[in-house]
Amino acid sequence: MSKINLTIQRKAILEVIQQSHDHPTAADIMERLREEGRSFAYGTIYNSLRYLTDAGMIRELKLGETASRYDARTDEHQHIVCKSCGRVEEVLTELPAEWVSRVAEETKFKVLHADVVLEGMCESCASQ
Amino acid sequence: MSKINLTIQRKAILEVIQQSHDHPTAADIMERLREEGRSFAYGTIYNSLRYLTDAGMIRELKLGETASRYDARTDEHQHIVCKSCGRVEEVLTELPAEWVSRVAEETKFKVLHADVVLEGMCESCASQ
DNA sequence: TACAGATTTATACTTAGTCTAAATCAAAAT
DNA sequence: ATTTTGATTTAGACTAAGTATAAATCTGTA
Repeated sequence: MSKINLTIQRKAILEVIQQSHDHPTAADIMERLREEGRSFAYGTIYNSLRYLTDAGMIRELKLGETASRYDARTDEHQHIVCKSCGRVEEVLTELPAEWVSRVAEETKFKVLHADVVLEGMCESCASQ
Repeated sequence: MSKINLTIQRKAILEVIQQSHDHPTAADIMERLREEGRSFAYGTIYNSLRYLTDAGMIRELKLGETASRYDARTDEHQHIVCKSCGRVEEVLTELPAEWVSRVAEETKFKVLHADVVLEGMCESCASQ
């Protein structure tokens, strides 16, 4: 029954993520807030990111880098990373359900969820 | 032309990984070596893991946990993690090439590689 | 207005890993 | 057999990302 409690800090952090299209890290978010003149305590950033993630308002992305990134798109989708410039983009083409069910058969797991990180070269890097 | 230089330390670390079937972390490997009475400097473990990874003798797995794991299987395959007990298993069912090429079309990336981490419940956890 | 619970803040701490400089080792050159 | 050279190991300092804690502050209800 817990209703959502969007404090000023949480709202500000959510807005930064919604306005960013590069999947910012916690450090990126802190920096952008500081630039806008509204900086919060270090721990508040992490607390809020967890709160927003748990509330389903953002998604935490673990793409194999050292820091987590955050994404305002919460619908089912995957990500692709450019090895050359580091750019992260959304992948909306859906993973075939048929493949997932074959994995379930192979492993005898009940599969809840699949996270795919593709690596490659983006168009602008490739053209150089 | 650099030939492979397997020092005593590197060989010991490689052996631990080859004999483990749970995808150990650096800390796990250190512990297992200590149990066998052959413990090396902290930094040597990390150095050697990087060396063996670069030499293609092991694979580093980033499964979204805090620490990397290491796998003696270097052939193309994916992983599935049990949310309940943490067990990590291999997934040999191949990702459809057709899906990957549709992603390449969608994103205009040249795709080099796809890493899938599935999450679910393993057979023994599910039966409880 | 006062209290209770939740949130923020500042700061200490933890974990996983990198960096550095000195010591050691191993193989080639003398 | 000894020296030199380059690679590796070691110990320990350092870094990055995130967690934990306790005091201060805020918010909303009695």
